[in-house]
Amino acid sequence: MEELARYLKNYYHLSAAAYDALSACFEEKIFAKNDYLLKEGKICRHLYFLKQGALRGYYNADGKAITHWFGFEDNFVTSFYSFITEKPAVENLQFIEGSIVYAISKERLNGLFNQYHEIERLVRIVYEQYYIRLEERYVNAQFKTAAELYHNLLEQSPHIIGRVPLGYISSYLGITQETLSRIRKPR
Amino acid sequence: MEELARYLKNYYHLSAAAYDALSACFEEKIFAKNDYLLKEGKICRHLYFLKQGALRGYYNADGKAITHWFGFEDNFVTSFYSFITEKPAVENLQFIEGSIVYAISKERLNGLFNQYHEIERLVRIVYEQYYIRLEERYVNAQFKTAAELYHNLLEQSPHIIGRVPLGYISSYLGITQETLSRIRKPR
DNA sequence: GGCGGTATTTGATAATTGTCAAATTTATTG
DNA sequence: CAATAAATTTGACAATTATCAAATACCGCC
Repeated sequence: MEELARYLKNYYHLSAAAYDALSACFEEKIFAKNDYLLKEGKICRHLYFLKQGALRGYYNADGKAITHWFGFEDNFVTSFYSFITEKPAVENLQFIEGSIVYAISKERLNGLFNQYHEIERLVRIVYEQYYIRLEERYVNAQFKTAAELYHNLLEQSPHIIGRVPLGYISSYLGITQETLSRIRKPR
Repeated sequence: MEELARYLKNYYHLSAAAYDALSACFEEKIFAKNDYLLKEGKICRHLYFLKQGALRGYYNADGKAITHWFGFEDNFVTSFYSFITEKPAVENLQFIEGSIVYAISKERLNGLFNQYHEIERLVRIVYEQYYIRLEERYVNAQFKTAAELYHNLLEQSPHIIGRVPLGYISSYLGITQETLSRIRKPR
């Protein structure tokens, strides 16, 4: 776990003591591709650090799965809505690659918040980052045509394309698979 | 300011000491309708508590002002993107009613974070709430037709309609003013 | 290498929403 | 209470994207 230690210390300026306390609460879990981290209807009571792999969040709408979010290694992930509100999740979190996560319960995390101000700060920063990304996506979705959305994604998040089935990407962009296919076509 | 004290203490469980420190940093400002709290290109270095009134955030896209957000009394407001990243804002914050705000600089806020863990917690909770709201809007925007968006807004946020010009609402919903007008029409 | 299933592409058509221009209603102000 | 400006509605039409159905490409696996 040394790598993680370095990462958290550098990226979030976590002290050794706070890191030790945090990592002592982590439970390592291994998942296969297509496994679920969370199913809709369940309350998400954990924050996860995705050590390796990738996952998606998707909603079921009219029997169709609509992917609205991707998570990749070295990020904190959870169903923020459910985790924050403690209401049942309306989304599913499914691994799209074999993955390793470190889980920490909200209960334990709240305990750490009280002991280590820095850890609450870390989580504040995680929220900030997610807020920013969500806002960017929201603004893009409202202002851009389907083609622009795709080309922006190509530019800004090339790691997503090629690693994720196009059907997931199309719903992520808010368009149908057919429209995405046509956009990708050499014109 | 007693009202504010009660509000923050009840809503965010702020101690008297932390509240005093926070409110001591507040600068009261009064704005007229159509005044700007922030113009695009400027870095937003303050968090604001909107004591009274209402404002909107809008982007300029193709010469058109697209409202993407509303803020009402008793909420913390800012240009989160700019405030968090310390990059120039791409949006404008404009009052849509005469308003009173209490301003606190990011610098002072960071100072308070170090003195009062509770205040950092308060801000974390503010971010949580904004995240949740943004996610709801994002999901709505992707899944709903224009008519559904409007009727949802009518149900969930009736205070917005009637208090805000329809042109702002239409762009908030991601549709044109004409489309909104047709949706509102008795069919 | 061939099989079966999934993912992606293609085609034809329909639905939704946007655009532009103008009319009308509503609000503001001297 | 005009007079003017601003906000909202209406109409005709175009563009974009969705839908449905089917074809093709791709992949893991025996």
